[in-house]
Amino acid sequence: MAVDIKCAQCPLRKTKAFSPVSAEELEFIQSFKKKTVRVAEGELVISEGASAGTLFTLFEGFAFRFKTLSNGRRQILNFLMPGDLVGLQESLSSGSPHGVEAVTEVLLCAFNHDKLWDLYRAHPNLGYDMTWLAAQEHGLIDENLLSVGQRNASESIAMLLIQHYRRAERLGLGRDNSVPFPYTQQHIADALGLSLVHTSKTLSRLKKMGLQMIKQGQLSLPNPYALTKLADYYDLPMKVTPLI
Amino acid sequence: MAVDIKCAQCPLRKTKAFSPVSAEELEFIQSFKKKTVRVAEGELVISEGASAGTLFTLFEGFAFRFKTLSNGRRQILNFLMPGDLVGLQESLSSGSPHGVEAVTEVLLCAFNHDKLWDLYRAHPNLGYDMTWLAAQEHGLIDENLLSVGQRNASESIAMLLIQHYRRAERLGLGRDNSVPFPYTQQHIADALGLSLVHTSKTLSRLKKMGLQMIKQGQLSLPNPYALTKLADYYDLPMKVTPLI
DNA sequence: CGGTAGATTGAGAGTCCTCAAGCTCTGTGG
DNA sequence: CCACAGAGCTTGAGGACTCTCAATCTACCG
Repeated sequence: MAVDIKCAQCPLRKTKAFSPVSAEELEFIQSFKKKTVRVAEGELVISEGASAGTLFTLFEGFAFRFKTLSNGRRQILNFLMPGDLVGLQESLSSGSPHGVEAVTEVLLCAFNHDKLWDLYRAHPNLGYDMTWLAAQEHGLIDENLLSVGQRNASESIAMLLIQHYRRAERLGLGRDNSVPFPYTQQHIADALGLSLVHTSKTLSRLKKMGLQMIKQGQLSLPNPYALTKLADYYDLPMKVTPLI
Repeated sequence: MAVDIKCAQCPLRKTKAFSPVSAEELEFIQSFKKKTVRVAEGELVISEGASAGTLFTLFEGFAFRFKTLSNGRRQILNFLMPGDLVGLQESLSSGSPHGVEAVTEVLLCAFNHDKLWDLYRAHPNLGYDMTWLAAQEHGLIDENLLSVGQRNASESIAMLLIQHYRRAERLGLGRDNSVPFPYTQQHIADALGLSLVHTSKTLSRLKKMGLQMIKQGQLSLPNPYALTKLADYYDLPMKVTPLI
């Protein structure tokens, strides 16, 4: 269990994927942190409509945000990876407009909602970072909306795979030209507004074309260039991100 | 021209739609404001890929954020109304990941990018508000993504109309059970990932069903209850929002 | 060795798309 | 004052992408 790790020894911070913080800020973050929470694979971190908002940072594992319609159809809004803030919207408004579900077993740092205010007051930098993180997720959803609205099945799946690969690799999760890929085809379908059947068929077409390989929960992209061309996706290299 | 209006006399603030600020905060906001910018109908406020980010608040008129694929297909990410922050993402990252276009003639309050930092440092409340506003737009896009991914044409158009009506009414723009609706069918189509033709056919079906009336740039919803049922949309009443 | 979650494959149906022609309304200029 | 042009909307027809239904297959687990 990594439950008792202190923020000063946080392994996430050591990955160089995140921007450095001062000693005082680190100390504040430690005091801001209430506890570590474990959520089992497939369980809810936050349920839709939950009233009391808790703010988390995803520490380990994979999760996603989603919304459900009353006919049961579910839209995955975006996938969450270590370092991502969870529950910011709930903390600000009242009532959670969306749910969060763990894909794998997940560890989260839960924060003292009461001290959120202190964060802005005592550490403007961290307040700024908070906005930064919100804007970053914002950008991810924009990209998803573009996919779902304007790309066809192959294109949007290509996009999803590239984006996942980039984000996971940035966190240092890459091994032998592959990254962990814990999602089922149903997850992909729900994220892109496709049916499971069509997702399956499209994935195997991409596989035959030599554009993707998913095996034993690992994703590799044998021809990233062709994939980016298919998805019509050209983004800048990823920058360091704040971590709270 | 409303160009010279002082923040203290800001007519937007008088609408009761926004949360009150202290005298010092108001003073800061005034000093934060660089100038008023006018953008003509159909012109760009921010172009895709623009490098230098300017932060605005939309003061008057209607606009939208969008992304374009190289094949020319365009996705409208969300519509912007008075009080909305424009360009936050650009201000934080470098390079604009999306464009912003004016639907009607538009007036914006342009801010001193240099003082953004001061805002967080000197006025934590406003920093908090900044995050709040980012999270609020976030919620809007979530809802759009749900529409585009999981709702069919009638449902997502219903959703769009309800949402527009609610937002416009909240700003005090309602008259005789109708609100301004400056969008063309092409805008609706681009926002929902539909073709113009299908949008037209679906809109006239909704009209025949007595669910919507758009005439001379005004939208009225004769049967809001049926429309919310169609869209499967049940939201809480809108709360006061920060205004910067 | 069943039982279950996830993936695959085939077939038919439906929503939505593209192409194309025509309509309405508004503003402009001869 | 009226014809013309352009933007936006409407309508019809055929086709494509994606969906639902359904059966089968594989892998993993108790």
